[in-house]
Amino acid sequence: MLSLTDSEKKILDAAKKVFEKQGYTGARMQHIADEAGISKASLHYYFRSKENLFERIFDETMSDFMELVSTWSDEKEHWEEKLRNFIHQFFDFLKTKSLLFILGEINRNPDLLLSRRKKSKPKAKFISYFENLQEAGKLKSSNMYVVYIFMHSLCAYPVLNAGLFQMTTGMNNHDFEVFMKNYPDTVADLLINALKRGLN
Amino acid sequence: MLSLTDSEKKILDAAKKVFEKQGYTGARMQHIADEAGISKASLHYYFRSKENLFERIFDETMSDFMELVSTWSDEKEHWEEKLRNFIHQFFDFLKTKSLLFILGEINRNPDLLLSRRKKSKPKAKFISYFENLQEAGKLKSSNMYVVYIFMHSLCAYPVLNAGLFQMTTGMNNHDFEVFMKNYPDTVADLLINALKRGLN
DNA sequence: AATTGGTTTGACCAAATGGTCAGCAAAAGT
DNA sequence: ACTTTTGCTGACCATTTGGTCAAACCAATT
Repeated sequence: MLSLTDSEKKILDAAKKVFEKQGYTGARMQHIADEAGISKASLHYYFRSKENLFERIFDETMSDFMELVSTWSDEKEHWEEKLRNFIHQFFDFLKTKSLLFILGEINRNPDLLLSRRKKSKPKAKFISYFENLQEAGKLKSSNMYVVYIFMHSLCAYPVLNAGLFQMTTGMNNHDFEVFMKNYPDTVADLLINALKRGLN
Repeated sequence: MLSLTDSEKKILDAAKKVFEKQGYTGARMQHIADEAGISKASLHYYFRSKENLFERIFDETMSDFMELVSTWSDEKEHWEEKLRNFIHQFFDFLKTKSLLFILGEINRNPDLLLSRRKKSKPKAKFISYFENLQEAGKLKSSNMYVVYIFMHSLCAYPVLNAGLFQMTTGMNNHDFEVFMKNYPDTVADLLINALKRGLN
């Protein structure tokens, strides 16, 4: 766990901001340097290349995500509350946009995942958690792959396209904020209901 | 309704392909020319600039999308079948990726929508259709903005991240194809059920 | 055969972009 | 005080990229 200097943090924050908004190919090193308030040469002094900078952000984000996903291991809470809590945390994490950024890049270049594939498969924990409940008779029969994809879609897409949804629905800022604030619970309610009812 | 020459069609297809995969900034004119089997100079002969080429694709895709959305006007079918049919059509349209591409670009540059905003608001038709049913007492009370966003998310995100989902769930090609084939009905079932039950 | 109009391209250009480097400034040792 | 290490930058470089253009090509028309 190597600690970062202030300059490195400042640069990484700036880089995240620019990468997330412009994508990898759209991001400009000069723009990142400006955002961090340093020269382009300094930027290269700290992170040799654009690709290197990207890798740092990629690994950092992936690591944070894995940590979030790992919460599906401990079995203390009731599954309903566990799911609701996870959705809230997942939603907060998505709002930082960094996960959506790297998922977009993986989409363009799947090798990013294949080459760095850690042993951890994010789906395994979620799906096996609910499949276990199901086999124990505590849940109606459902295709847990569907539940997994539903949850991801319902959480990620509205964050990804928040601006677009606000425009196309014509909501004003206040209404939209209220909407987004309640949204995680709305998703949780739907999924809990679907799991109780059974889903295929 | 101006007809396109073979060359123009060939170029537009190639451009869509490259734009959809690489994004606007990532797409290279040379790459598009190669994909169309012509020289870069020829590409510029037909479509003066990269931006011009993008605008053509943008407008064409938006137009197709508006046509799809307009089906919420005629009131012949029962709402359940209407919704199910729409989801199937929407899903097929999404699979061409062109809509997802332009939505992504709008996300990066909202002016794209603001400047070309046609009077037609895509949300209006969907939402007012179901709000009318609701007021007529044929549906439990629901926040139709939620339903609208749920439908979009459930349809779009799995198409956008199909490759990623296949990898992270570890499904093989065959299983995944079957899954995707059944998926639109799964979404339809969920939304119909939610609408019957009421959703907030 | 010659002319005309549209089509195609290799060669080229200017600007943008990722990256390097010698050198300066400011701490940090000694 | 001096040397050394570290942080930082302006100027510069090589390559990429969108875009241009004169010349060649090719069918249809005269």
